[in-house]
Amino acid sequence: MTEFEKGPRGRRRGRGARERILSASQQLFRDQGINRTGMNEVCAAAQVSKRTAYQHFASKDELVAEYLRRFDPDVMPGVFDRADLSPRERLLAAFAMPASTPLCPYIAAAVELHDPEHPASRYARDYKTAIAARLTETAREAGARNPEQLGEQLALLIDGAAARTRVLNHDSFPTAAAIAAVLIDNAIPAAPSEQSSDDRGAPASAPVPIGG
Amino acid sequence: MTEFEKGPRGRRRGRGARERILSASQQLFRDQGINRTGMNEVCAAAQVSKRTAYQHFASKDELVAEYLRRFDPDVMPGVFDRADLSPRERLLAAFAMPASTPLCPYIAAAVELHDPEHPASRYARDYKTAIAARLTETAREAGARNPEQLGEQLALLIDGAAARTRVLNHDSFPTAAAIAAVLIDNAIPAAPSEQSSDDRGAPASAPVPIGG
DNA sequence: TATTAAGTACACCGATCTGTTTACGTAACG
DNA sequence: CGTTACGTAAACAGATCGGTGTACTTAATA
Repeated sequence: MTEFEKGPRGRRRGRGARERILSASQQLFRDQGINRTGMNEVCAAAQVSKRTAYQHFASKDELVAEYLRRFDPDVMPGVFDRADLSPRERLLAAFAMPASTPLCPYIAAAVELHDPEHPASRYARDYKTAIAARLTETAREAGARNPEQLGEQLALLIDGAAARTRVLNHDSFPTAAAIAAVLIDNAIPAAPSEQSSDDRGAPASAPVPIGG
Repeated sequence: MTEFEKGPRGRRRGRGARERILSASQQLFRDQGINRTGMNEVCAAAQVSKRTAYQHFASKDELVAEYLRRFDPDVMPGVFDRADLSPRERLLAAFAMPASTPLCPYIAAAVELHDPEHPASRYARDYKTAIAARLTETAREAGARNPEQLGEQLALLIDGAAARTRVLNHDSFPTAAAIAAVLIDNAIPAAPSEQSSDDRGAPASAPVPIGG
Protein backbone atom coordinates (compact mmCIF):
# COMPACT_ATOMS: atom_id res chain seq x y z
CA MET A 1 0.00 0.00 0.00
CA THR A 2 2.86 2.33 -0.73
CA GLU A 3 2.55 3.42 -4.32
CA PHE A 4 -0.80 4.56 -5.69
CA GLU A 5 -2.96 5.78 -2.94
CA LYS A 6 -5.86 3.50 -2.28
CA GLY A 7 -8.25 6.41 -2.49
CA PRO A 8 -11.94 5.92 -1.84
CA ARG A 9 -11.76 2.51 -3.42
CA GLY A 10 -8.77 0.28 -3.67
CA ARG A 11 -8.84 -0.84 -7.27
CA ARG A 12 -5.17 -1.39 -7.51
CA ARG A 13 -5.19 -5.06 -8.19
CA GLY A 14 -8.83 -5.82 -8.33
CA ARG A 15 -10.40 -7.34 -11.37
CA GLY A 16 -12.53 -4.34 -12.08
CA ALA A 17 -15.60 -5.25 -10.10
CA ARG A 18 -16.59 -1.64 -9.57
CA GLU A 19 -16.64 -0.90 -13.26
CA ARG A 20 -18.66 -3.99 -14.01
CA ILE A 21 -21.16 -3.04 -11.35
CA LEU A 22 -21.57 0.44 -12.76
CA SER A 23 -21.82 -0.87 -16.26
CA ALA A 24 -24.49 -3.37 -15.31
CA SER A 25 -26.33 -0.72 -13.32
CA GLN A 26 -26.38 1.57 -16.30
CA GLN A 27 -28.04 -0.96 -18.50
CA LEU A 28 -30.46 -2.38 -15.94
CA PHE A 29 -31.54 0.91 -14.39
CA ARG A 30 -32.20 2.31 -17.84
CA ASP A 31 -33.96 -0.73 -19.23
CA GLN A 32 -36.05 -1.68 -16.21
CA GLY A 33 -36.02 1.35 -14.00
CA ILE A 34 -34.31 1.80 -10.68
CA ASN A 35 -37.01 0.51 -8.38
CA ARG A 36 -37.63 -2.57 -10.46
CA THR A 37 -34.01 -3.59 -10.45
CA GLY A 38 -32.75 -5.31 -7.33
CA MET A 39 -29.21 -5.48 -6.14
CA ASN A 40 -29.18 -9.23 -6.67
CA GLU A 41 -29.93 -8.66 -10.31
CA VAL A 42 -27.23 -6.04 -10.62
CA CYS A 43 -24.70 -8.34 -9.01
CA ALA A 44 -25.67 -11.23 -11.24
CA ALA A 45 -25.37 -9.12 -14.38
CA ALA A 46 -22.05 -7.71 -13.23
CA GLN A 47 -20.79 -11.18 -12.32
CA VAL A 48 -19.90 -9.87 -8.95
CA SER A 49 -20.69 -11.16 -5.51
CA LYS A 50 -23.10 -9.19 -3.43
CA ARG A 51 -20.50 -8.76 -0.77
CA THR A 52 -18.16 -7.08 -3.21
CA ALA A 53 -20.87 -4.79 -4.43
CA TYR A 54 -21.54 -3.59 -0.93
CA GLN A 55 -17.85 -3.08 -0.34
CA HIS A 56 -17.76 -0.68 -3.28
CA PHE A 57 -21.09 1.01 -2.63
CA ALA A 58 -22.39 1.44 0.87
CA SER A 59 -25.99 1.24 -0.31
CA LYS A 60 -28.14 1.02 -3.37
CA ASP A 61 -28.86 4.72 -3.05
CA GLU A 62 -25.18 5.43 -3.36
CA LEU A 63 -24.91 3.20 -6.40
CA VAL A 64 -27.85 5.00 -8.00
CA ALA A 65 -26.24 8.36 -7.40
CA GLU A 66 -22.98 7.17 -8.90
CA TYR A 67 -24.85 5.67 -11.84
CA LEU A 68 -26.28 9.08 -12.63
CA ARG A 69 -22.91 10.73 -12.23
CA ARG A 70 -21.40 8.26 -14.66
CA PHE A 71 -24.12 8.80 -17.17
CA ASP A 72 -23.22 12.31 -18.09
CA PRO A 73 -20.06 11.92 -20.14
CA ASP A 74 -21.73 9.82 -22.80
CA VAL A 75 -24.29 12.26 -23.91
CA MET A 76 -24.98 15.95 -24.11
CA PRO A 77 -21.54 17.42 -23.55
CA GLY A 78 -20.32 16.14 -26.87
CA VAL A 79 -22.76 18.35 -28.67
CA PHE A 80 -21.47 21.59 -27.28
CA ASP A 81 -17.88 20.90 -28.22
CA ARG A 82 -18.45 20.29 -31.88
CA ALA A 83 -16.33 22.86 -33.61
CA ASP A 84 -17.71 21.88 -37.01
CA LEU A 85 -21.08 23.38 -36.15
CA SER A 86 -22.13 26.97 -35.77
CA PRO A 87 -23.56 27.97 -32.40
CA ARG A 88 -27.04 27.89 -33.88
CA GLU A 89 -26.45 24.42 -35.27
CA ARG A 90 -25.14 23.25 -31.93
CA LEU A 91 -28.30 24.45 -30.25
CA LEU A 92 -30.37 22.49 -32.72
CA ALA A 93 -28.14 19.44 -32.55
CA ALA A 94 -29.23 18.99 -28.96
CA PHE A 95 -32.56 17.80 -30.32
CA ALA A 96 -31.21 15.07 -32.53
CA MET A 97 -32.00 11.98 -30.54
CA PRO A 98 -30.80 8.55 -31.56
CA ALA A 99 -34.19 7.01 -30.72
CA SER A 100 -32.37 4.48 -28.59
CA THR A 101 -32.80 6.61 -25.50
CA PRO A 102 -35.79 5.39 -23.54
CA LEU A 103 -35.99 8.39 -21.27
CA CYS A 104 -33.69 10.95 -19.83
CA PRO A 105 -32.39 9.04 -16.78
CA TYR A 106 -32.35 12.17 -14.70
CA ILE A 107 -36.07 12.70 -15.01
CA ALA A 108 -36.64 9.01 -14.44
CA ALA A 109 -34.53 9.03 -11.31
CA ALA A 110 -36.25 12.08 -9.89
CA VAL A 111 -39.64 10.48 -10.42
CA GLU A 112 -38.67 7.02 -9.24
CA LEU A 113 -36.80 8.08 -6.13
CA HIS A 114 -39.44 10.63 -5.27
CA ASP A 115 -37.24 12.33 -2.73
CA PRO A 116 -35.78 15.71 -3.73
CA GLU A 117 -33.05 15.28 -1.13
CA HIS A 118 -31.86 11.95 -2.41
CA PRO A 119 -28.28 12.31 -3.65
CA ALA A 120 -29.33 11.19 -7.10
CA SER A 121 -32.16 13.71 -7.16
CA ARG A 122 -29.76 16.42 -6.16
CA TYR A 123 -27.41 15.43 -8.93
CA ALA A 124 -30.23 15.33 -11.45
CA ARG A 125 -31.03 18.89 -10.51
CA ASP A 126 -27.41 19.92 -10.87
CA TYR A 127 -27.13 18.21 -14.22
CA LYS A 128 -30.23 19.86 -15.60
CA THR A 129 -28.99 23.20 -14.39
CA ALA A 130 -25.64 22.59 -16.04
CA ILE A 131 -27.23 21.69 -19.35
CA ALA A 132 -29.33 24.83 -19.25
CA ALA A 133 -26.17 26.81 -18.55
CA ARG A 134 -24.43 25.24 -21.53
CA LEU A 135 -27.39 26.08 -23.72
CA THR A 136 -27.39 29.62 -22.40
CA GLU A 137 -23.71 29.93 -23.13
CA THR A 138 -24.18 28.68 -26.66
CA ALA A 139 -27.17 30.93 -27.10
CA ARG A 140 -25.00 33.86 -26.12
CA GLU A 141 -22.42 32.73 -28.65
CA ALA A 142 -25.14 32.60 -31.25
CA GLY A 143 -26.02 36.19 -30.49
CA ALA A 144 -29.35 35.69 -28.79
CA ARG A 145 -30.93 38.77 -27.30
CA ASN A 146 -31.70 37.06 -24.00
CA PRO A 147 -29.42 34.03 -23.73
CA GLU A 148 -30.58 33.00 -20.26
CA GLN A 149 -34.15 32.91 -21.39
CA LEU A 150 -33.38 31.02 -24.59
CA GLY A 151 -31.22 28.53 -22.75
CA GLU A 152 -33.90 27.81 -20.20
CA GLN A 153 -36.50 27.54 -22.94
CA LEU A 154 -34.47 25.07 -24.95
CA ALA A 155 -33.80 23.03 -21.84
CA LEU A 156 -37.51 22.86 -21.19
CA LEU A 157 -38.09 21.68 -24.74
CA ILE A 158 -35.61 18.86 -24.32
CA ASP A 159 -37.28 17.72 -21.12
CA GLY A 160 -40.69 17.99 -22.71
CA ALA A 161 -39.60 15.86 -25.63
CA ALA A 162 -38.08 13.30 -23.28
CA ALA A 163 -41.14 13.07 -21.07
CA ARG A 164 -43.57 13.01 -23.94
CA THR A 165 -41.58 10.43 -25.83
CA ARG A 166 -41.76 8.21 -22.80
CA VAL A 167 -45.45 8.59 -22.17
CA LEU A 168 -46.58 8.39 -25.79
CA ASN A 169 -44.03 5.83 -26.90
CA HIS A 170 -43.42 8.04 -29.90
CA ASP A 171 -40.48 10.25 -30.71
CA SER A 172 -41.33 13.84 -29.82
CA PHE A 173 -37.92 15.33 -30.45
CA PRO A 174 -38.74 16.51 -33.97
CA THR A 175 -41.59 18.56 -32.55
CA ALA A 176 -39.27 20.01 -29.94
CA ALA A 177 -36.70 20.76 -32.62
CA ALA A 178 -39.29 22.64 -34.64
CA ILE A 179 -40.15 24.77 -31.64
CA ALA A 180 -36.49 25.31 -30.94
CA ALA A 181 -35.95 26.59 -34.45
CA VAL A 182 -38.74 29.11 -34.01
CA LEU A 183 -37.42 30.28 -30.66
CA ILE A 184 -33.87 30.57 -31.91
CA ASP A 185 -34.83 32.52 -34.99
CA ASN A 186 -37.00 34.69 -32.82
CA ALA A 187 -34.26 35.36 -30.32
CA ILE A 188 -31.43 36.18 -32.67
CA PRO A 189 -31.64 39.71 -34.07
CA ALA A 190 -30.44 39.13 -37.61
CA ALA A 191 -32.01 35.75 -37.93
CA PRO A 192 -31.35 34.21 -41.33
CA SER A 193 -32.35 30.66 -42.28
CA GLU A 194 -35.59 29.40 -43.70
CA GLN A 195 -39.07 30.55 -42.79
CA SER A 196 -40.04 31.26 -39.25
CA SER A 197 -42.78 28.96 -38.07
CA ASP A 198 -43.65 26.20 -40.47
CA ASP A 199 -42.82 22.65 -39.66
CA ARG A 200 -39.42 21.36 -40.41
CA GLY A 201 -38.07 17.95 -39.68
CA ALA A 202 -35.24 17.17 -37.36
CA PRO A 203 -32.54 19.71 -37.91
CA ALA A 204 -28.91 19.40 -38.86
CA SER A 205 -29.16 15.66 -38.20
CA ALA A 206 -25.97 15.44 -36.25
CA PRO A 207 -25.15 11.76 -35.78
CA VAL A 208 -23.99 12.46 -32.26
CA PRO A 209 -26.16 10.61 -29.77
CA ILE A 210 -27.61 12.71 -27.02
CA GLY A 211 -30.01 12.21 -24.19
CA GLY A 212 -31.56 15.31 -22.76
CA MET B 1 -80.70 -8.17 -6.36
CA THR B 2 -83.80 -7.33 -8.29
CA GLU B 3 -83.79 -3.59 -8.92
CA PHE B 4 -80.62 -1.86 -10.04
CA GLU B 5 -78.35 -4.31 -11.70
CA LYS B 6 -75.37 -5.11 -9.55
CA GLY B 7 -73.07 -4.17 -12.40
CA PRO B 8 -69.34 -4.65 -12.07
CA ARG B 9 -69.57 -3.72 -8.40
CA GLY B 10 -72.53 -3.92 -6.09
CA ARG B 11 -72.54 -0.57 -4.41
CA ARG B 12 -76.20 -0.45 -3.74
CA ARG B 13 -76.14 -0.47 0.00
CA GLY B 14 -72.45 -0.26 0.68
CA ARG B 15 -71.04 2.51 2.78
CA GLY B 16 -68.96 3.85 -0.04
CA ALA B 17 -65.83 1.82 0.49
CA ARG B 18 -64.89 2.06 -3.16
CA GLU B 19 -64.98 5.82 -3.16
CA ARG B 20 -62.91 6.03 -0.03
CA ILE B 21 -60.33 3.72 -1.54
CA LEU B 22 -60.07 5.81 -4.68
CA SER B 23 -59.90 9.01 -2.69
CA ALA B 24 -57.12 7.67 -0.49
CA SER B 25 -55.29 6.33 -3.54
CA GLN B 26 -55.43 9.71 -5.20
CA GLN B 27 -53.75 11.43 -2.32
CA LEU B 28 -51.21 8.76 -1.49
CA PHE B 29 -50.18 7.94 -5.04
CA ARG B 30 -49.68 11.60 -5.75
CA ASP B 31 -47.88 12.44 -2.55
CA GLN B 32 -45.66 9.40 -2.26
CA GLY B 33 -45.67 7.82 -5.67
CA ILE B 34 -47.28 4.60 -6.74
CA ASN B 35 -44.48 2.20 -5.99
CA ARG B 36 -43.83 3.63 -2.57
CA THR B 37 -47.42 3.27 -1.48
CA GLY B 38 -48.52 -0.18 -0.38
CA MET B 39 -52.01 -1.54 -0.37
CA ASN B 40 -51.94 -1.75 3.40
CA GLU B 41 -51.35 1.96 3.55
CA VAL B 42 -54.14 2.67 1.09
CA CYS B 43 -56.54 0.52 3.08
CA ALA B 44 -55.59 2.17 6.34
CA ALA B 45 -56.07 5.65 4.92
CA ALA B 46 -59.38 4.66 3.36
CA GLN B 47 -60.51 2.99 6.58
CA VAL B 48 -61.31 -0.09 4.65
CA SER B 49 -60.32 -3.67 5.19
CA LYS B 50 -57.90 -5.22 2.78
CA ARG B 51 -60.45 -7.84 1.89
CA THR B 52 -62.91 -5.18 0.80
CA ALA B 53 -60.30 -3.39 -1.22
CA TYR B 54 -59.52 -6.55 -3.14
CA GLN B 55 -63.19 -7.17 -3.69
CA HIS B 56 -63.47 -3.82 -5.43
CA PHE B 57 -60.16 -3.97 -7.26
CA ALA B 58 -58.74 -7.26 -8.40
CA SER B 59 -55.19 -6.01 -8.04
CA LYS B 60 -53.16 -2.95 -7.27
CA ASP B 61 -52.55 -2.52 -10.98
CA GLU B 62 -56.26 -2.23 -11.52
CA LEU B 63 -56.56 0.29 -8.74
CA VAL B 64 -53.76 2.34 -10.24
CA ALA B 65 -55.46 2.36 -13.62
CA GLU B 66 -58.73 3.46 -12.07
CA TYR B 67 -56.92 6.10 -10.06
CA LEU B 68 -55.61 7.62 -13.27
CA ARG B 69 -59.03 7.44 -14.88
CA ARG B 70 -60.53 9.27 -11.94
CA PHE B 71 -57.90 11.93 -12.05
CA ASP B 72 -58.91 13.49 -15.28
CA PRO B 73 -62.14 15.31 -14.43
CA ASP B 74 -60.52 17.55 -11.87
CA VAL B 75 -58.04 19.24 -14.05
CA MET B 76 -57.46 20.19 -17.63
CA PRO B 77 -60.91 19.83 -19.10
CA GLY B 78 -62.20 22.82 -17.16
CA VAL B 79 -59.88 25.12 -19.03
CA PHE B 80 -61.24 24.34 -22.44
CA ASP B 81 -64.83 25.00 -21.47
CA ARG B 82 -64.35 28.49 -20.15
CA ALA B 83 -66.62 30.63 -22.26
CA ASP B 84 -65.27 33.79 -20.68
CA LEU B 85 -61.94 33.36 -22.42
CA SER B 86 -61.01 33.75 -26.03
CA PRO B 87 -59.51 30.71 -27.72
CA ARG B 88 -56.09 32.26 -27.45
CA GLU B 89 -56.59 32.92 -23.77
CA ARG B 90 -57.76 29.37 -23.25
CA LEU B 91 -54.60 28.06 -24.86
CA LEU B 92 -52.53 30.17 -22.49
CA ALA B 93 -54.64 29.31 -19.48
CA ALA B 94 -53.44 25.74 -19.79
CA PHE B 95 -50.11 26.96 -18.47
CA ALA B 96 -51.41 28.54 -15.29
CA MET B 97 -50.46 26.01 -12.69
CA PRO B 98 -51.51 26.30 -9.08
CA ALA B 99 -48.06 25.23 -7.91
CA SER B 100 -49.76 22.64 -5.77
CA THR B 101 -49.36 20.02 -8.45
CA PRO B 102 -46.29 17.95 -7.74
CA LEU B 103 -46.14 16.32 -11.14
CA CYS B 104 -48.51 15.35 -13.85
CA PRO B 105 -49.63 11.94 -12.56
CA TYR B 106 -49.71 10.51 -16.06
CA ILE B 107 -46.03 11.08 -16.60
CA ALA B 108 -45.32 9.81 -13.10
CA ALA B 109 -47.35 6.65 -13.71
CA ALA B 110 -45.68 5.95 -17.03
CA VAL B 111 -42.26 6.28 -15.44
CA GLU B 112 -43.07 4.39 -12.26
CA LEU B 113 -44.87 1.50 -13.87
CA HIS B 114 -42.28 1.28 -16.62
CA ASP B 115 -44.46 -0.96 -18.73
CA PRO B 116 -46.07 0.63 -21.78
CA GLU B 117 -48.67 -2.12 -21.83
CA HIS B 118 -49.81 -1.56 -18.28
CA PRO B 119 -53.45 -0.40 -18.30
CA ALA B 120 -52.48 2.78 -16.52
CA SER B 121 -49.73 3.45 -19.06
CA ARG B 122 -52.19 2.92 -21.85
CA TYR B 123 -54.58 5.33 -20.26
CA ALA B 124 -51.84 7.90 -19.75
CA ARG B 125 -51.13 7.72 -23.44
CA ASP B 126 -54.78 8.14 -24.28
CA TYR B 127 -55.10 11.06 -21.93
CA LYS B 128 -52.10 12.87 -23.34
CA THR B 129 -53.42 12.30 -26.82
CA ALA B 130 -56.79 13.67 -25.81
CA ILE B 131 -55.28 16.80 -24.31
CA ALA B 132 -53.28 17.39 -27.46
CA ALA B 133 -56.48 16.99 -29.45
CA ARG B 134 -58.25 19.54 -27.28
CA LEU B 135 -55.38 21.95 -27.73
CA THR B 136 -55.46 21.36 -31.46
CA GLU B 137 -59.17 22.02 -31.52
CA THR B 138 -58.78 25.25 -29.60
CA ALA B 139 -55.86 26.23 -31.80
CA ARG B 140 -58.11 25.79 -34.79
CA GLU B 141 -60.72 27.94 -33.11
CA ALA B 142 -58.08 30.56 -32.54
CA GLY B 143 -57.30 30.55 -36.24
CA ALA B 144 -53.92 28.91 -36.18
CA ARG B 145 -52.40 28.11 -39.54
CA ASN B 146 -51.46 24.58 -38.57
CA PRO B 147 -53.62 23.63 -35.59
CA GLU B 148 -52.33 20.08 -35.30
CA GLN B 149 -48.80 21.30 -35.09
CA LEU B 150 -49.59 24.00 -32.58
CA GLY B 151 -51.62 21.64 -30.46
CA GLU B 152 -48.84 19.09 -30.33
CA GLN B 153 -46.32 21.81 -29.59
CA LEU B 154 -48.31 23.22 -26.71
CA ALA B 155 -48.84 19.74 -25.30
CA LEU B 156 -45.11 19.20 -25.38
CA LEU B 157 -44.58 22.46 -23.53
CA ILE B 158 -46.94 21.40 -20.79
CA ASP B 159 -45.15 18.09 -20.35
CA GLY B 160 -41.81 19.83 -20.41
CA ALA B 161 -42.90 22.22 -17.70
CA ALA B 162 -44.27 19.37 -15.62
CA ALA B 163 -41.13 17.26 -15.93
CA ARG B 164 -38.78 20.15 -15.36
CA THR B 165 -40.73 21.42 -12.40
CA ARG B 166 -40.39 18.01 -10.85
CA VAL B 167 -36.70 17.62 -11.44
CA LEU B 168 -35.65 21.16 -10.57
CA ASN B 169 -38.14 21.64 -7.76
CA HIS B 170 -38.91 25.00 -9.30
CA ASP B 171 -41.96 26.12 -11.23
CA SER B 172 -41.21 25.99 -14.94
CA PHE B 173 -44.69 26.79 -16.18
CA PRO B 174 -44.00 30.49 -16.65
CA THR B 175 -41.19 29.60 -19.03
CA ALA B 176 -43.48 27.26 -20.90
CA ALA B 177 -46.15 29.96 -21.02
CA ALA B 178 -43.69 32.40 -22.55
CA ILE B 179 -42.82 29.90 -25.25
CA ALA B 180 -46.49 29.20 -25.81
CA ALA B 181 -47.15 32.88 -26.34
CA VAL B 182 -44.45 33.04 -28.98
CA LEU B 183 -45.71 29.95 -30.76
CA ILE B 184 -49.30 31.11 -30.69
CA ASP B 185 -48.48 34.54 -32.02
CA ASN B 186 -46.34 32.94 -34.62
CA ALA B 187 -49.03 30.51 -35.69
CA ILE B 188 -51.97 32.86 -35.95
CA PRO B 189 -51.90 34.94 -39.14
CA ALA B 190 -53.13 38.27 -37.78
CA ALA B 191 -51.44 37.96 -34.47
CA PRO B 192 -51.97 41.01 -32.30
CA SER B 193 -50.79 41.24 -28.67
CA GLU B 194 -47.49 42.53 -27.34
CA GLN B 195 -44.05 42.00 -28.78
CA SER B 196 -42.96 38.73 -30.18
CA SER B 197 -40.16 37.20 -28.19
CA ASP B 198 -39.28 39.05 -25.03
CA ASP B 199 -40.03 37.59 -21.69
CA ARG B 200 -43.45 37.94 -20.27
CA GLY B 201 -44.74 36.54 -17.03
CA ALA B 202 -47.43 33.96 -16.65
CA PRO B 203 -50.29 34.83 -18.94
CA ALA B 204 -53.91 35.58 -18.28
CA SER B 205 -53.49 34.17 -14.77
CA ALA B 206 -56.64 32.15 -14.84
CA PRO B 207 -57.31 30.90 -11.31
CA VAL B 208 -58.47 27.57 -12.59
CA PRO B 209 -56.21 24.79 -11.34
CA ILE B 210 -54.81 22.55 -13.97
CA GLY B 211 -52.35 19.73 -14.15
CA GLY B 212 -50.81 18.99 -17.49
C1' DT C 1 7.29 -16.72 1.18
C1' DA C 2 4.30 -14.14 4.03
C1' DT C 3 1.14 -10.64 3.97
C1' DT C 4 -2.80 -8.47 2.63
C1' DA C 5 -6.34 -6.62 -0.07
C1' DA C 6 -9.88 -8.01 -3.50
C1' DG C 7 -13.20 -10.98 -4.63
C1' DT C 8 -16.39 -15.23 -4.00
C1' DA C 9 -20.22 -18.27 -2.46
C1' DC C 10 -24.08 -18.64 0.13
C1' DA C 11 -26.87 -18.66 3.91
C1' DC C 12 -29.30 -15.50 6.45
C1' DC C 13 -31.84 -11.29 8.66
C1' DG C 14 -35.66 -8.29 9.08
C1' DA C 15 -38.71 -5.63 6.59
C1' DT C 16 -42.10 -4.93 3.17
C1' DC C 17 -44.88 -6.10 -0.57
C1' DT C 18 -49.11 -8.06 -3.04
C1' DG C 19 -52.57 -10.94 -2.28
C1' DT C 20 -55.46 -14.78 0.36
C1' DT C 21 -57.76 -17.04 3.94
C1' DT C 22 -60.69 -17.70 7.85
C1' DA C 23 -64.08 -16.46 10.91
C1' DC C 24 -67.02 -13.15 12.09
C1' DG C 25 -70.36 -8.66 12.17
C1' DT C 26 -74.18 -5.98 10.16
C1' DA C 27 -77.48 -3.70 7.60
C1' DA C 28 -80.78 -3.86 3.89
C1' DC C 29 -84.16 -6.22 1.66
C1' DG C 30 -87.87 -9.81 0.45
C1' DC D 1 -88.03 -13.26 10.18
C1' DG D 2 -84.16 -15.07 7.22
C1' DT D 3 -81.30 -14.34 3.32
C1' DT D 4 -77.66 -12.14 1.28
C1' DA D 5 -74.47 -8.99 -0.02
C1' DC D 6 -71.26 -5.86 2.09
C1' DG D 7 -68.20 -5.14 5.42
C1' DT D 8 -64.48 -6.05 9.26
C1' DA D 9 -60.24 -7.96 11.68
C1' DA D 10 -56.18 -10.29 11.70
C1' DA D 11 -53.29 -13.90 10.65
C1' DC D 12 -50.95 -15.82 6.98
C1' DA D 13 -48.49 -17.06 2.11
C1' DG D 14 -45.05 -16.43 -0.81
C1' DA D 15 -42.01 -13.53 -2.82
C1' DT D 16 -38.58 -9.93 -3.02
C1' DC D 17 -36.16 -6.43 -1.13
C1' DG D 18 -31.77 -4.18 0.84
C1' DG D 19 -28.14 -5.47 3.44
C1' DT D 20 -24.80 -8.72 6.59
C1' DG D 21 -21.95 -12.45 8.36
C1' DT D 22 -18.86 -16.06 7.69
C1' DA D 23 -15.58 -18.82 5.73
C1' DC D 24 -13.19 -19.23 1.69
C1' DT D 25 -10.08 -18.35 -2.66
C1' DT D 26 -6.99 -15.63 -5.45
C1' DA D 27 -3.35 -12.75 -6.76
C1' DA D 28 -0.17 -8.93 -6.31
C1' DT D 29 3.20 -7.11 -3.53
C1' DA D 30 6.90 -6.35 0.17
